[in-house]
Amino acid sequence: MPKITLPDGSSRQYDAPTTAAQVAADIGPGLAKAALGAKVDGQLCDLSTKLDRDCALALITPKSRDGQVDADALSMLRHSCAHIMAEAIQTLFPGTMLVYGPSLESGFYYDMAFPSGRIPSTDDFAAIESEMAKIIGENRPFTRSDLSLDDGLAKLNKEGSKFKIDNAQRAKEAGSSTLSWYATGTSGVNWEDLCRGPHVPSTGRIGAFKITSLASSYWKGDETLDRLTRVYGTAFATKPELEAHLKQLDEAKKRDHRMLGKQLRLFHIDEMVGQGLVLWTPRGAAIRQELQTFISEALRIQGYQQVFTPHIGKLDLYKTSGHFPFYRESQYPPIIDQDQMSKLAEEGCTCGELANRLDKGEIEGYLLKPMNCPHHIRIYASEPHSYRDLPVRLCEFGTVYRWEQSGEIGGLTRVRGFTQDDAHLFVREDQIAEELQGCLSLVKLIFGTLGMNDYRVRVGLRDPKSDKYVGDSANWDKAEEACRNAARSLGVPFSEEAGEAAFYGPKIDFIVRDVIGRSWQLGTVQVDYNLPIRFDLSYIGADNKEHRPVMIHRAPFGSMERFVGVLIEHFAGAFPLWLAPEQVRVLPISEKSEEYAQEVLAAIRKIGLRATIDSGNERVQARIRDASEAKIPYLAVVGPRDAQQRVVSVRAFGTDANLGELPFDQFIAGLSAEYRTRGGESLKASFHA
RNA sequence: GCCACCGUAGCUCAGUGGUAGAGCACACCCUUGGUAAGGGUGAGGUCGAGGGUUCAAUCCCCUUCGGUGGCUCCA
Repeated sequence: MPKITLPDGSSRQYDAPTTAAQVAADIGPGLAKAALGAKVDGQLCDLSTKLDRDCALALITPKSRDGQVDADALSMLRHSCAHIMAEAIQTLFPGTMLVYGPSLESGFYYDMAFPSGRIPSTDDFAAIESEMAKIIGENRPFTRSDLSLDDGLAKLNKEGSKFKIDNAQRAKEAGSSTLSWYATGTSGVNWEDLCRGPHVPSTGRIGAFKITSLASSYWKGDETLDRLTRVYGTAFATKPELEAHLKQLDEAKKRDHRMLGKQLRLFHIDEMVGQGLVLWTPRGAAIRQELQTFISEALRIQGYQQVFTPHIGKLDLYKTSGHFPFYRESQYPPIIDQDQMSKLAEEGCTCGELANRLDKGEIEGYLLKPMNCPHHIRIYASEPHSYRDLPVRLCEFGTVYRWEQSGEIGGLTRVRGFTQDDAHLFVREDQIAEELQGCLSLVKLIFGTLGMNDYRVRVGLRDPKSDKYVGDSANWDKAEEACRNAARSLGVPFSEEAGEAAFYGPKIDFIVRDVIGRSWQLGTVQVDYNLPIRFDLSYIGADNKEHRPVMIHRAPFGSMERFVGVLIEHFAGAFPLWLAPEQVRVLPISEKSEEYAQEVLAAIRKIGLRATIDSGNERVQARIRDASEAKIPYLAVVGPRDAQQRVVSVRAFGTDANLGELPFDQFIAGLSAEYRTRGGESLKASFHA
C-alpha cells in the first residue's frame, strides 16, 4: 500500500503498486503530458518505474514551476537523444559498436567504434539527423527490460561487443544485481542498448536536437586502448531553446580571444615563427605591460625583490631539480655546443645514442628553461642566509618554454613559450601560513581589480597510487595541510583533487573558463619541501645551525599569455581605461580644429596615457564608428566651438551618445584620475555632477 | 601525439577541372563634414607548401605545414 509523498508535502495513498506516470496522471493531465521522468527518494528514474512502497516522488518536467529549465529533465532528454542517434548511426553504418553515451552540461555524445573502417563524417550529419527525426517522429516508447547479471552477461557475450561487456562488468563491480536494456519501441523487436537509464517516456519527447561535431577519443580515456569516434550533439525540449543555445554559442564566438585578438590587433602567432609562440604586437603589449606594472606595485609592498635570469640553463641544473627527467617529453630538446656536436658526428653517434648519453650526463647540454625555479634557487644559494633574512622573495617575469603537444596548442591559452609572473619564496617552516596568505591576497587583488568573479579553486594533492612524486610523505602531509588551511581561509568553496599536485609539492590553483567552456588554470600557489632538499638549500637558524628552508612557488596571473587571453574574453575586448591599448582617441571635426586637437592630444600623452588622433579624411560619424569598433574607452571630439571655449566633447565606449562637454583641464584631470586609480574613479562621474 | 574538418586579397568570405571574385581595410581625388559607414577612382592573390593524376589542377589524390573541435597531456 504505497504512500507517495509529493514535493509540496502532500501525499497520496495507493491500494496497489503504481507508477510515477500513473501518479502524474492522477494529479492532472497537464502534468502527465509534461512529465519526462521522476525522482523517487531523490533517485532519478523512468516514469514507468514501479512504486510499490512508501516513497517521496518528484515528477521531472522540462521546466520547473518557476519556469526554469530543469537540469535533470535536460540530462534525461539528452541521454535519450544519444540513444536515438546511436540507433540512427547503427542503421546507416551497420557494424557500428557502441561504447558509452552520456549527457553533458550542454549536450551529449556517444563514443563508437567502426570496425568496418567506414567512419561517419560531418557530411553524414544531415542523413543521421533525418534518420533520427524519423525515429522521433514515430514516437516509440523507451522500454526497459531487466536481466539477471548472468543472463545479461550471457546475452552480451553472444553479441560479442567487448565494450558493452566491459560496461556490464563495471556495473557488476559497482554492485548492480541486474543489467538493463532500453529499447526504442518494443523489447526484442526494436533497437536496444545496454543502459542503466533513465530515459524519457518516448522518442517523440525530444523537441529539438542537432548533431554538432565529431571527434576521436580513447576507450576509457586511455591512449593505449582503442581509438573511438565520438559524435557530439545537443537536444532541448523545444526548438526555441535549441535556437537560443546555438545563438548563444555564436555570441560566445564573438568574444573568443583569438577572434578579438586578430580584430583588435592584440597579438599575432606566425607560422614562420612557430606554433604556440606568441608575438605581442604593440596593442597587446600595452595590456601586458599594464598588468605587470599593476602586480609589481603590489609585490614591492609585500617585500618582493626583482631578479632577472637567462632563458637557458645547463642540463645538470634541470636534472637536479627533476624537471628534465620528469617532463622530458614536453621540453624542447637540449642544445648542444658546436664542438661537441661535430665530435659526436665524427664518432657516428646516432640520435638514440645521443639521447642516452644526454640522460647519463655524458654530454653537456643546455635546456631552454621549462621553469624559473632552478635559476631562482641558485640565486638564493649564491649567498648565505640567516633566519633573520627570511622570507626571501625573488620575483621575475620569467619566460619559459615547453614542448606542448601540437594538438593542444591554441590561441593564447596553450602555448609553447610563455611568461610567468613567477616568484619563489624561501621561508622558514613557521612562516609558511603567513606567506601563503600573502600569495593568496595577490590573487584576490587581481581578480578583484579586474572584476573576475567566476573562478573556482582547486587544491591539488598527490595521488596516493602514483609514484611520480619526489620526497618523503611526512613533508607532503605538512605541505598538503598548509595548502588546505590556506584555501579554507579564502572563504571561497574549493575542491581537493588527488593527483593534481606538482611532482615536488601540492598546490592551490585558480581556474577559470573560456567562452567555449573550457577550463584553464591561471594563478597557482605551491608549497614545496622537496626542491630545497634536492638543491641542499639552507639558512642559519637562531641556534647557529643549518636549517632547510621551505619554498613557495607562486604565479598569481599564471602565464601572462593565458591570462591576457582569458582577460580579452572577460572584457569582450572592451578593456577598462587603464588596460586599453588605445585609451583615448582625439577626433577633430575638420582640419580647422587640427591645431586644438593636437594640443588636446599632447596634454593626454603628457599625463602618460596612450592616445592617438584621427585626422582622417572622413566625416566624424565614420570616425566615431571606427573608434567604437576598436573599443576605445574615450573619444575626445573637438571642433571650432570646443576650441573657442577650451572644452572637449567626450564620448565613452558603450554609451550611445556623447556624454557632453568638459573644460580641457577637467577632462585631463578626470582621465588621469581614472587611469591612476585603475577605474576606482571614473571620468564619467564628472558628467553626473 | 591521435581522429575529424578547414586553409582563396591585410580581414571576413563567395566560386570553378580551362590560371579568380565581393564587402571591409588600404592608396589617391572630390568633399571640411558636430557624434555609429559622404562620393569616386585605383592598387592588391604563383587560391598554405611540395609532389602526383590530367591535354589542362585553386578544384581530384598523396605528403607536409598551419588552423579549428575533441581525446590524451599540462611543472
